[in-house]
Amino acid sequence: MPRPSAASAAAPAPQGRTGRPPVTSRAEILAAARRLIDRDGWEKLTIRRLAAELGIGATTLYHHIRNKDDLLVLMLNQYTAELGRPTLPSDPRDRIVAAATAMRDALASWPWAAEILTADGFVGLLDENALWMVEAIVAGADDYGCTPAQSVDVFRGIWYYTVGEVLVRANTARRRAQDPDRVFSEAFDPEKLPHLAAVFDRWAQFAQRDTYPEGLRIFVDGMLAKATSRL
Amino acid sequence: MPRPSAASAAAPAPQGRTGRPPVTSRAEILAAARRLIDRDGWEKLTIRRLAAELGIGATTLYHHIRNKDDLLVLMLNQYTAELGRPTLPSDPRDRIVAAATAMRDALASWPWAAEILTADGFVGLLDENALWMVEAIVAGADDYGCTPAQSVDVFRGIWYYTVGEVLVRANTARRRAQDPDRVFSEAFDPEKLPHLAAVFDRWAQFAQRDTYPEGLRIFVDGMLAKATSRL
DNA sequence: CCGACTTTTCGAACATGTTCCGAAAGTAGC
DNA sequence: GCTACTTTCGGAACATGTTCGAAAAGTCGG
Repeated sequence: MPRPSAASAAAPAPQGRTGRPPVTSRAEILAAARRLIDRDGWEKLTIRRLAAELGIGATTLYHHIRNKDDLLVLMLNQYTAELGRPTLPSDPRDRIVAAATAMRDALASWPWAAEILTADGFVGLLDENALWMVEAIVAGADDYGCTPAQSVDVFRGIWYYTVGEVLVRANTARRRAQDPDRVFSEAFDPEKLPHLAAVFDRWAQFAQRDTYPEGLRIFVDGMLAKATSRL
Repeated sequence: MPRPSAASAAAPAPQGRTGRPPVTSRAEILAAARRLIDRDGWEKLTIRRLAAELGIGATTLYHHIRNKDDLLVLMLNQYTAELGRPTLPSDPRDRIVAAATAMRDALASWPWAAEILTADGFVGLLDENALWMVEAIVAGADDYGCTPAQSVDVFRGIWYYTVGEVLVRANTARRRAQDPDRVFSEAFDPEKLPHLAAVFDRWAQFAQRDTYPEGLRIFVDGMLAKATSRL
């Protein structure tokens, strides 16, 4: 099990350390992956290419990362660390909204987010550089007067909404890269689906707007109101 | 491009039809896929196994389905057709909630839903047996007094929330099959993440409850209220 | 019966993520 | 120097989804 050892790279034998000396490190892998993505695009980031970039065997990578999802989560953690944390508003409600928006923005600017968002226990793999957003949401709900259970509910609802938005956004973006922008391929039968047929030709236009913040505020307000009214 | 021809299977030459006679059909493929899933579980549904079940070459399948995602969407459409449509409440708000809940339930009882939920333009691939839920939501918003744009917004928000819930649910279920049920693998540093540390040991318990309906109602109420207040 | 045309079938091949397992390359004790 | 022991490396192999191209098996017009 490779501990996050302090050695960055080819320090021959940092201490009384036994075993074959490693030719690479986790930090080097992350750097190479980033290089590869910046140069060729994130679709080109494969295990074998990454190994080639490092000049090592493909399977060697699996001694430093658990699997590809794990690698992407590590990169996301590193990325969020660079983003830094904004100063959050003092009002609990505004703080929740700000943290959730930061969460969305971080994932939205991460085009391959959809790849790992579906990973098992994704939230549990994040480190403190990303978890401050979760903390801020739960803390905000707490400060507003929610019980612990209600605070967790607030986060879960926001999380569902955010995951769905990022995922749909990523996939429609990927589709727009090929087809013209149209969500539905063919028109609807006005007999059976009258309302959908009526908005058919404007759907793409409507769906193009970013309604995440509006929906978020509505959700947060509703959750907080309901939670505290029940006390 | 194989049209949805009426031929179910090995009708030798239904009409003046040219070309090599097909040895299988889309309907047979769907039936075999279902058989395979019922017998061995949905993880075992692979292209090659499916072809073997049908006694045909693996690549032959690609003349009847576009790809595996397409196959799963076809199966979902077939499944929703069997589910039938509930009688919806007359009150617009209740109708929206009922349709969204039906949407969630259909996907939740579909353990491999997460596989295709991330497919490009997923909603655009559904047929009328599934789209009635979308229609009902848009119609409900319309009847409540929303503008077309607002109605689309209502659906989109619900859709994000639903997709996220189904996806997270599916993945935590998959994880629970291996590990004990714990979302976070290790405890939090009480210094940096105090609120998360405080609820750490109760998180799994809280997260186990089904809060989808509650969050949905809050969201729908908020969206409808805000939309009509702006007229 | 024969050649043109059309549609379907399917084996070979490719890239991918990942597991297995033996080899390599060090240190520690003697 | 020699023998453990430990850790890392990496090639072979596997299953997966999918593409390509050539062969097969029909119909149609003569």
